[in-house]
Amino acid sequence: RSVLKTPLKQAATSHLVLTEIQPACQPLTTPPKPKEVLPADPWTPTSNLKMLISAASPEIRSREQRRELSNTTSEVLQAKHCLQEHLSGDEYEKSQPSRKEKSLGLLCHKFLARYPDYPSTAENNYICLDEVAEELNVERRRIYDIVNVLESLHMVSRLAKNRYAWHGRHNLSKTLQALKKVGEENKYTQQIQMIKKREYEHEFDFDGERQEEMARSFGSNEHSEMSFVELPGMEFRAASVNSRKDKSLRVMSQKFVMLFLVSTPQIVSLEVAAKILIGEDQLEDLDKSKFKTKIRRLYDIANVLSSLELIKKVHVTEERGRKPAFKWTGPEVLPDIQDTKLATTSTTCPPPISESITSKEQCSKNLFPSRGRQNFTRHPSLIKLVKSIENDRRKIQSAPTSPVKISAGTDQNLSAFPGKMAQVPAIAKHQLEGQSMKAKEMKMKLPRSALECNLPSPEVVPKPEPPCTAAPSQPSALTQPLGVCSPSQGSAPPVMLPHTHSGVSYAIYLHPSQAHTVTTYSPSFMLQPLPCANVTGIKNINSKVLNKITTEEGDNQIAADDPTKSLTAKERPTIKSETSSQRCLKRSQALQENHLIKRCRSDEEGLDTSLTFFPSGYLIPLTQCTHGNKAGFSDKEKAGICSLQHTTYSSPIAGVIPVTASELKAVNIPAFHITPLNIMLSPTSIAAGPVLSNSCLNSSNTSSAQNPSSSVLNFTLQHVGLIPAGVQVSANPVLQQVPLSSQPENVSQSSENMNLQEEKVSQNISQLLDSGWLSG
DNA sequence: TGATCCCGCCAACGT
DNA sequence: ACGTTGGCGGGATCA
Repeated sequence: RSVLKTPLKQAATSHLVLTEIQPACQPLTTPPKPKEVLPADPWTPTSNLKMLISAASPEIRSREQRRELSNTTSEVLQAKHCLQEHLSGDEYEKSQPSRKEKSLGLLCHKFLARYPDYPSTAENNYICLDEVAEELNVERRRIYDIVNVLESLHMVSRLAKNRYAWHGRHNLSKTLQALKKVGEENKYTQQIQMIKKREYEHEFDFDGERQEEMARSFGSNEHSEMSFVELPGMEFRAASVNSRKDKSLRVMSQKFVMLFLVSTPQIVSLEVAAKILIGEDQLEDLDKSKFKTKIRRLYDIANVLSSLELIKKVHVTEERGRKPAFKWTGPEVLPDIQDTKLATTSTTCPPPISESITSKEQCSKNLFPSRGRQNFTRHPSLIKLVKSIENDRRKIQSAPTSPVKISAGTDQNLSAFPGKMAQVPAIAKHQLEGQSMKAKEMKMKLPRSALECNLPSPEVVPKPEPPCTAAPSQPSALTQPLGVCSPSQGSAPPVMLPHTHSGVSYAIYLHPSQAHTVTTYSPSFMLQPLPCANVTGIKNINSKVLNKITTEEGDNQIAADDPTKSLTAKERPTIKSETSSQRCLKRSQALQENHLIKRCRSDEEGLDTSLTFFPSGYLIPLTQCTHGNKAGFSDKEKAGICSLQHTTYSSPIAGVIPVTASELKAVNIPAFHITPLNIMLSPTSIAAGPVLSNSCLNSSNTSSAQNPSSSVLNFTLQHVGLIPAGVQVSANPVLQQVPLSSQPENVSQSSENMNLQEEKVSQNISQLLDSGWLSG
């Protein structure tokens, strides 16, 4: 299968959209980077120009940019001439590469010019890094920079070694929603405020250090670090791709984007961004070098985002002077939409067609991951497992046909134009919102009720509410031309539905490091967050305040740009639809299979309230887990996946986790536990969780460790906000079930179902344990 | 000069 | 052992 692996150029040419470009003259050896290739190379200036032109959108490009382009162009031409004619000594050198020409931004434009914004579903929009590097005549290293950022937006996803799949902007709106949500959860707005405040303060007294420390303390709490936010469609892949280490560009990029999405003026200065990002990573020292490095990276990211026209550079004038900053010029992010969409989609859901495989996948998706909502954090070790699984999957999938991209198509329809979409469904949305709101409120206020709801829902549960209420209504049709759901999406939507506000599902993986961090803070940290969790309201308030500040600070000037956009109202995700639960039910029914059940639960959980704070690692859309399968999957793999998912979702883990996190030290349980917590996000889900967790726990030997005490768990969870205040989960599986479970039966079922998977999971866990962290 | 940020060393990983 | 990824920061360019 792996035919793909090394994508040689040959192939490349064929697939690429562009194709034309150049004759491959050189020895392509993939890897060998042709370092300084003289201008003479392959890429024809013309082609570049073309690309550039096409790339540059009319207005968006600021004049400066235009200038650049023109310059570039001219330069290119010149270079060309030189080349063509003959290179005469030095001159050509000069002409060659002005720094600008080599800029990442320009390169990114070229890169983007190669692919359509909204690629048709399945086309082979796949990207071969080597090819691209060659064609664009740059070192591969640079391509990585671009791709990493694109990946953070889910515009591309990695398929395999050297290969990426191009999704274009189909997933963009979803991604942004998810990012916004996470950003809110992380209280980024507040963090920004704090930083700004400090700055002011600093102005007075220099004593920056002190302040920093303060900041740290503050920040530390807030800094949650989330690693990577994944979308439902592309989760795993990404996960695999990003190994633990990838905490940088990809994640940084997402965080950076989040800052824009949660800022009212939508203007973010590099300085602030850098500070926040640094804070998250390591609160410790803010040394200059680190700061500087961060800034450098941010420039890299900003260049790519600028090329995508998501942001544009501006200068904020403050008392101190001008500071470089960027303003969001991308689409507004409407939290609600997704829900609607999802709902809609879900409606559509009925298995799409396509082929067995596709349908299968979808189904599975529905079943399993369904809803996407499940979020969870992953411990590194888990990640490993996941990776291996993924890899397998990948291999399997790798086949050309790989449907992989699935999601893209679908999404696009849906998400592509959030605004529009939103409008259409608006009404429905409202309705939903209302419902969701109610639900939310209920949850918030009446945890118990929430619990009840949750519990039941997961399993059997026919919740009182109208399941898809909104969903049916509409739009889905619009969005998705294909009756069938696009694989990814189709499946996804259903999944997503459950989620609350944003509806975006995502999973967060924790980094080991993070885990530590968390641990460290835990006490204080946890506390703070808690409130937040529910906090949407609070957030809003904060945000307002922040905004003011921001404005004052000077961003304003820029702000002037377009104050218009005020997102304020939207900020809150509040919306959520319970539909999800219903869906779950449906799905579950349909599937009945064990897995499904679990998933449902998780879905339910999905409420977004989530915990914001946690340091998370990676967000993954659960939904997909499934998709990998297809024919390709071996049962084993599936099982593995399932298990993972279960783990993830399954409350058990989650339940455990929270506790762990807070008490990791004591327990010695690694991040692993924590991870689940993240997942826990939705309070609702929590209820469901416990049951599963039990199984999981049991399976895992860790149990002892985990078992901390149910009280601890509860405490943790509550604080975290995962669980509604009133609710309690027992660490102990048994116990947990009791309280929550309204449906013991279900539980049992689930557990049964789980068994197989559990085994796997347990195996995995054991492996993990073996690996060592569990030493304690 | 400060803002940008290219370049490519080299480590972490994967195979 | 070798190839792929990509963190990182020196130092060149630009404004």
